[in-house]
Amino acid sequence: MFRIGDFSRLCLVPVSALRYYDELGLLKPTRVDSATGYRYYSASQLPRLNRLLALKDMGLSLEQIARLLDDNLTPEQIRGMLKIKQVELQQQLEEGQIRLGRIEAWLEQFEQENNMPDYDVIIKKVAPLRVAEVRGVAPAMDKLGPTLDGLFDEVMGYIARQGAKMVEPSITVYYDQEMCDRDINVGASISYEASTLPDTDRVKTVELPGFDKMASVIHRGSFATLHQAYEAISKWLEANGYRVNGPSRELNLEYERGGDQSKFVTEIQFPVEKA
Amino acid sequence: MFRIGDFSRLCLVPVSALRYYDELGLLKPTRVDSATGYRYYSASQLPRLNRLLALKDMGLSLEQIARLLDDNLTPEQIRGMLKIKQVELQQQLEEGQIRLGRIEAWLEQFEQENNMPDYDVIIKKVAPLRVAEVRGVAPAMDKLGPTLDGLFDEVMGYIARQGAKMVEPSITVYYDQEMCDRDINVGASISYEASTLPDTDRVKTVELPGFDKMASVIHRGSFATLHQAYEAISKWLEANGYRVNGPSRELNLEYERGGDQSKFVTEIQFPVEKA
DNA sequence: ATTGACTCTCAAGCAACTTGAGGGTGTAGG
DNA sequence: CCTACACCCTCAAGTTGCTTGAGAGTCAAT
Repeated sequence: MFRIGDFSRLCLVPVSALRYYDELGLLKPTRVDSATGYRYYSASQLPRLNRLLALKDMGLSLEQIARLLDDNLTPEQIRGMLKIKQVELQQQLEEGQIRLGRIEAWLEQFEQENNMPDYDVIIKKVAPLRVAEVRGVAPAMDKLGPTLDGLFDEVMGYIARQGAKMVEPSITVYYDQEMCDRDINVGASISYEASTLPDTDRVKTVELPGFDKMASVIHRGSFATLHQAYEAISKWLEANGYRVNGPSRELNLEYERGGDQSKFVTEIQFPVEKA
Repeated sequence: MFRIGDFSRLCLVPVSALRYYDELGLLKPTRVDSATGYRYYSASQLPRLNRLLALKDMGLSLEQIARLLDDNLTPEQIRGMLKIKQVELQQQLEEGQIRLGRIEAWLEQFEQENNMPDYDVIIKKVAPLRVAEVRGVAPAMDKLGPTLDGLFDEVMGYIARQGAKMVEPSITVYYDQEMCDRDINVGASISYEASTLPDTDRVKTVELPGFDKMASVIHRGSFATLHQAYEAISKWLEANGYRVNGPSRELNLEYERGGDQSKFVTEIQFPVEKA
């Protein structure tokens, strides 16, 4: 019979942890002096404690361990729990790899510019969104602004005529597979609040698909410098091993036609997959 | 200006998290209505939030992020923080690999025996230990018991004559590089409580070295079945890619000469390194 | 009898939020 | 103008696997 301190030295588990395991019922002392409350452990409890530690080392929670140790589960159930844990662990490892890649890419960029990067790319999941959209083609890059203005006027007018309510933000979708600077296929989309709206020749209601992995970057200021954001996101995607797998979008989070361009906020989104 | 719910939909961060970031001072709303307490955010706060999320994705704590965002650290300091985090992450990944290996080994064993393994191997760190030791050679496996009994008698007698106090448990050290079944080099060691004890011809005070990685397994019951524990630990070490790099030990955690063998508890320890 | 090492039982703290209770706001429809 | 109803607020407590600390009792030796 060992007192808790001696047992702790024996198994190299802190006294506080032993008391905690007692409280959870994971490892009750063989005997507890009812007068003093002192816990007494015996060496024959070490196998159980070791199994506990082994399972903990595999990443199981104490609650799961309790079930493994006490409820007499069938071997099949136990195998199942471990298999699940295995998959979980593998996912965690992959995430860790991704994290590490991110940090490396950041450090690299840091070396180049010797300062914090101006743009931060994050990956998020976006839900599908029902919008009213007008498509059009801008003959050249420098006609893109006016073209879009026209398209958005059409959508906004249409939604207003239907008596529906526009929902921020307005979204530009770039449907070209490759970046080209002439004959750019774009869609001007605005989300609305209404059950169904009839399509017209020009305006269609479509569902912008959702994506599990959407790379996103925020640009603040004039559209004239938007290309910097595009450069940043492209570089990042390459460095982190992602590939674009769908049409990109621009969300006008803060925008007013003819307003102060320095106040504009635009989000650029690229649906991506791991290369 | 967005209310918290709209802003939350925009950036895909839960409302509760936004409130939490406000509380920590990580992302204060642009305006808080002093009458109602309503938080109002603007789109121009998204870059900061995105940087926050990007850093969080790299595994930094919110406290670290706060320092990165607010205290204007030199680029060098920032680089340093990320480098440290990088190393941390790499270590975590390695640990994860090890965990995964453990779980796989367990599952494999499970397939073979179709039940939970009888022995759980754990890796722990043991500190150096000052002991009094007598070395001897057992001519053959079946003489090991009596040989050790004699050696332990010598050590115990010596310690008693010196007026020192024995400290549990008694330890057998196996000094042979390879397992052989004749002429086995063993040491019978017992830790004691005293500043210094003089060496004699037979009894030496030595320091059993500490090891960062000690593979340990607990055997319960007669010494006759101890080989099963050895088999289990050997298999485990092979499956998990460890190599023995020092003399093994047996710790008699529960033992009484001539006592009920079924009550014995013995710990087997192998110092190891990753192969 | 006293010292010093040990033990006990709470309670609180860590990180990064989430959940819920209890109560005030904002606005659209009747 | 009143009433839903969705939204917002604050504050407290829960999550995991313990650790740390306060305040008090216990054990063995001197």
